[in-house]
Amino acid sequence: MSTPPPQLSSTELAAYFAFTEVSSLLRHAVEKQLRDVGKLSYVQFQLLARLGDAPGGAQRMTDLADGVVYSRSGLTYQAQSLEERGLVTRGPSSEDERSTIVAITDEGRDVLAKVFPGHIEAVKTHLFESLSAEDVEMLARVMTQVSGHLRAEPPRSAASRTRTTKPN
Amino acid sequence: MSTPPPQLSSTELAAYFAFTEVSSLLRHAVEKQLRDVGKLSYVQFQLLARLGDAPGGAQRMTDLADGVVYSRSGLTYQAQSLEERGLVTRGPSSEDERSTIVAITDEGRDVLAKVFPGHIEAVKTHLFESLSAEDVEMLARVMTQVSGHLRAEPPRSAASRTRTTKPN
DNA sequence: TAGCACTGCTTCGAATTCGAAGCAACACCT
DNA sequence: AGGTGTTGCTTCGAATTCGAAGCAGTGCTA
Repeated sequence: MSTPPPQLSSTELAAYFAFTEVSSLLRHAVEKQLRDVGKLSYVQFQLLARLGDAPGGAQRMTDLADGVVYSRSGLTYQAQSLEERGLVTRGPSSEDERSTIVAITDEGRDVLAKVFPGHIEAVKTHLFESLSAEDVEMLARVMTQVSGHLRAEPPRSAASRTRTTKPN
Repeated sequence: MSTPPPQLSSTELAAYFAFTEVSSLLRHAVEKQLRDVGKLSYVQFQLLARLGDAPGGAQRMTDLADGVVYSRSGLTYQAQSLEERGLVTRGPSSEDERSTIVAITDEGRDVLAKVFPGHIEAVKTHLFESLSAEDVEMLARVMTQVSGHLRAEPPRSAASRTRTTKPN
């Protein structure tokens, strides 16, 4: 009686498998394009894109990490890498001395602009090409729904820290 | 006039973003479950699951790699790891001396069985919980469609090998 | 205002990942 | 049979990724 045997319907199974497969294939395709055109990893591109959209072109590390679903340590690594390439700057926040504010540079925007068309193209080709307008709409609706559901409950990417001090 | 500026409609954009976000979040959730319960990485689980489904519980390395959308070298690594744990065996094919046949062991099936319920549970919770039956059906249809489209044209994961011999 | 828990980020070490290059077996063509 | 290209896998080195642990700044409470 430990775990009531959960089940997926055959439709759910099909949806799940196809979903993971598409996401893998799409990701690989996009990664290749980004690497070839702008020497960017997928994560780096996501970071730049988010910063490009953000007001003032700047965001806190944590918000970035949450935004792209990424570990903080991994973000530190990539942000350093981007900083070395001059695509972003990092500095302390004036409001909170702990926070690091990452901001996209003009050079960063240039790279983003260089990579963007091919990125869009890749997404169009690999994800949308075979879909009707209704399909796309449906997909948007469903994915947004799930995404909202996921963002709602689970503890953030940082999760509950493993009780730093005394477990008492 | 180099690249005709491609565009994504706002719906497409929304679909794309939500799609990648869901896929990331789902993946993280599933990975955590697999790690906690069976000390398996996502890839390892996929491999075991595929082998479990395959006739005779065995498959060629390449077919496995293609099946899970994974690099061959990465597969070698994980297959070794699984072999060391006794969850799979590896041996040469009788038909083609080059091929390595990976087969799941009883122990491998045990681990699979131990992990499976939680896995299903995680997928249900994170992907399907907030969706209606129609949504799921739609998702299955659309994803299958895209997956078919993707599998159709692009060169396999091995891609065209970078012209091994003389480039002349 | 001192104490204490929490938050934000980085450092560290280990594990994973990939592509390029290399090795061996196969297939085809003459 | 010999030559040439292809396929299947592994090894190698470099890059990326994560979680745990550590450091510093904040905020709350007495």
